[in-house]
Amino acid sequence: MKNRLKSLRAERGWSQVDLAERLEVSRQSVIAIETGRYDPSLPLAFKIAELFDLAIEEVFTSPSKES
Amino acid sequence: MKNRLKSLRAERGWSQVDLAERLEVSRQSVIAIETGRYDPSLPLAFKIAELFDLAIEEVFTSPSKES
DNA sequence: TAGCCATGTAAAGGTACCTTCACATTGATG
DNA sequence: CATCAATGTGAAGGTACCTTTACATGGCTA
Repeated sequence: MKNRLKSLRAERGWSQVDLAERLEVSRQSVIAIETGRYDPSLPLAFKIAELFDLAIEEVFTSPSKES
Repeated sequence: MKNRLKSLRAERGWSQVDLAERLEVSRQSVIAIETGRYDPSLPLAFKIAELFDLAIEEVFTSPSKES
């Protein structure tokens, strides 16, 4: 499942450590999500979307809509 | 994490089996989500929202916004 | 009453998510 | 060159998600 986390983070000039701290998760979780190793849980997806002031659908691409 | 799955399903007159088949998951998964035993994965949350033609935020309540 | 449908609990197995620790690579700066 | 920040991989442990199977309950109906 694709996501825009890496570019959203970059837009704000945040490091992975910065983002992990804001989300209150480990840096490994940030890496795993950014690199597509796995999807976040739904609660974490909410937290991510709220951090960037976006809808979940604006951060993550629905599996049914991936090219 | 709260959700409106049970009432959305009831509005359409679907049984848990009906819903499980439409979502292509087991009935146990439907029960677990409806009864709040656990949250769906993000891909399943997308599928649920799309089935009801709603945004994820309209089906599930953000943990940060629960009473 | 007997049978069916809908809902629910329980348990066990597999995979996904999240953690911590360790180590490697790259690029910028002293 | 030495060091530090940032990013990444790998492994191991715990919990969450999803599955299948089995069984229990309540409501409806023949």
